[in-house]
Parts: sequence; C-alpha cells; structure tokens
Amino acid sequence: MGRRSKHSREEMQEMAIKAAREIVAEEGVRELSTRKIAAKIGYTVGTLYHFFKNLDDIIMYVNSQTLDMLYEYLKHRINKNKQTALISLANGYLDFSKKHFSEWQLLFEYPMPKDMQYPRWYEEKITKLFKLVEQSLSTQIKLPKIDLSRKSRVLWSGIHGVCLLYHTGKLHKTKSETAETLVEDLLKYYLAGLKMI
Amino acid sequence: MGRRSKHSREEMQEMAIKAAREIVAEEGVRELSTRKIAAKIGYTVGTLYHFFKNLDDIIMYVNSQTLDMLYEYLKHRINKNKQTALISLANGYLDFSKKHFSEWQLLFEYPMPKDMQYPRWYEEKITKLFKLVEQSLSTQIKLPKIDLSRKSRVLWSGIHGVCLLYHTGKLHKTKSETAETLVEDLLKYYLAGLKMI
DNA sequence: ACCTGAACACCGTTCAAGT
DNA sequence: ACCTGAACACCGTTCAAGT
Repeated sequence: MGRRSKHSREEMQEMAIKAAREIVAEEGVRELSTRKIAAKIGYTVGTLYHFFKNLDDIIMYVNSQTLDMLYEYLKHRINKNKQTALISLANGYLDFSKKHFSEWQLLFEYPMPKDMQYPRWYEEKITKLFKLVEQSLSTQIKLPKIDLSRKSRVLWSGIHGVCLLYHTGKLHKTKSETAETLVEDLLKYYLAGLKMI
Repeated sequence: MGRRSKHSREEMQEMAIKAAREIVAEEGVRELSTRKIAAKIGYTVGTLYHFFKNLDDIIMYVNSQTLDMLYEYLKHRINKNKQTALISLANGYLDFSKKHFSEWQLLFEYPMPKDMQYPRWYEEKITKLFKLVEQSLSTQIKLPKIDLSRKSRVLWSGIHGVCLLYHTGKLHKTKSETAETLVEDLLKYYLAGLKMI
C-alpha cells in the first residue's frame, strides 16, 4: 500500500486532534480511543503512531486546544470594574465548564501517568491563563507583585474546586447550592480578608 | 464446574474490593481491571458479575472504603484549638492524599459516567466527612447554623482544589509553592473575611 | 445459586511488508 | 517517509453449560 501523501504531516496531526476532540465532545471522555480517531479521519490505527507518541500524547494536544478555547472564552469576560472583575471571570469559567463539559473533564479528570511531563509551550498556556486571573485580581485589589501570583493561584484553585465538586457531585449532597453561589461566597470572603490585611 | 461455595457472598465482595484497592495502590489507577481483580482472588472474570453490576460498581465500593479511611485519618486530627483546628484538618487531608495518592485519585480523578447515581449510604459518608469540617470551622468561628454548611463546603472545595492542582500540576507551573503554603493562605484570608463580616 | 470457559466486541501499541 | 494489515497482549461484559 504505502503512502498516500494526501495530507501533510501538520494536516494529519490537526485532523487527528480535531477528531479526538469531537469524539470526546459528542460521546464523552470514556469513549475516546485511537481506533475511533483513526476511523474518523479515514486512516488505519498504526498511522497515528507515526505522528503521536501514544493516546496520552494525543490527549495532551486536545487539552492544549481546550486551554486555548478557555483563554478565548475568558478573554472577553475581562473588565475593569473594580467590583465585578473576578466574579465575571469566575462565572466565565463555570460557564465554560458547563458548555464544554467533556473537554473540561478530559483536561482535569483524566488520570494521566504521574511521570507525564508537559512541554514548555503547554505550561506557557497555563501561565497565560493565570495572567487573566492576576489581571482581574489586581483591578479589584492593589497587591504587591510577589503576592499576586500566590493569591491568584489560591483563588483559582478554589474556584476550580467548587466547579469540580459541582459537576461530579463528589463532595456535596445538597444540590440546592449552585456553583455560582459557592464561588460568590469564596470570592467575597477571601477578598474581604485580603483587603483587611 | 459449578459452584465452589468456599466463600459466602459477603466474603466474595469483600475479597474483590480488597483486591481492587491493592491493585490501585500498588500499580495505579490505570492498571485496574476486572480480569486482574478476578485473577487476584482466584476466580474467573465472569464470577465478579454475579456480585457486582460492573467495574464502575466495584470502583464505587473501593471509593466508599477510601471515604472511610479518610474519615478515620482525619478524625484523629480534630482538635479544639481555636487557632489551628482547620489547618490541622486541611493538612491531614493533604497528608492523606499523598500517602494514599492512587486511591485518592480513583476517588476524584476517575471519570465516572455522568448518569452514575450513588446510593444513600455513600452520600452519607460524604456528609459524615463534612461534619468534621463543620465542627472544626465552628470551633474557630461562631457562625449561624445556616452559614456553617455553605462555608464548610466552600472551604473544603478550595482545599481540595489546591490539593488537586498540586498533585497533577495542572494549574501551576511554579513548583516552588507547596500545597501547604497555598492552603494556609486560603484559610487565613477566607477566615479573616468571615470574622470581619 | 454459583462458577467456568468461551465467546463477543472492543482496546493500545508494534511492526514487517509494501509504495 | 509514510501507510497498511495483521499481530500481540490485553480489555469489559455476557452467557450457555455445568454442579
């Protein structure tokens, strides 16, 4: 048989990642497989291993795109209102996690091998996202630059935690509380504490 | 062939759950399979399906035991010190997630089907755990009973979020910050905010 | 009421053989 | 430098056949 050369290396990679994301979005995290990806782009399974190390590698690329999508989604929520900058961003995060639940789940609930190490450009996408948080935090409160990084991380971890436990229902039995209420509460008191000291 | 009747129904279930937990603890979440569980207890795969609905069902029972272990682990960290009750509990949670990382991961990072609904007794174990948080929170701050539940949930979601992002490295590139530092920061300012208002 | 062995429909990953 | 087809070593789940 041999090569078909209908698509360049880059095109092939893009096609595979796109197919993977579609499978996840339409059928859920647990339905993703190399064989489905291959079938969807009209190639044999073996071909994928010419462009990716393994399934985890493909997932990493999907996740990297999800980080891009999240960034684009949150970027437009940025505002300079001293009262609402952070709550607007946090609600954006909640909206995104609902709208793109399966992709969000692949990013945060899929158990990667513990020795997995992400490339530089991947880490940089995370840094870029945190810049949004730092920016919103600093419009609401004036903080020393040294503190800004830690406070953003703490705040965002908290928001993420609420979001995660809301979606999975894993740490609360009462469904009466919405994720929005909990996030609002977190922001309110944490920020009040910061302002005080 | 037929029955062996060497073990009662309850013994069989207990053996399978124990085997599953050991596989997870020793080899990691991704290595768990029904076939390995069956082999470990000296039975055929098919037998498992006589005692459990499916693998997810077995995992639910493992997770329920993990909740028990977590409760026992945290129970001894409870103290009545008005300054350190919560930080002691939070550090206990961090310790547990490190000591029993894989079980913790199975509980929080394994993507269960979204229609999965947990039995009553499972939800009650979560409630029981939250009682510890509520108890510690109320020794540090006097709060209306109505608020206690929500504040505990927010606080624990935050601690869990920090813990998760620490272990997976998924939302911070700087490894310089320890989970302990971040949790301490969260507690400090959130509680300060609560005390103020 | 169990338990087995085999079957079914899948997996991820590798690789000799082809162009 | 690709791409295939087949192989290998696994999966989860079901079920007829046995006691």
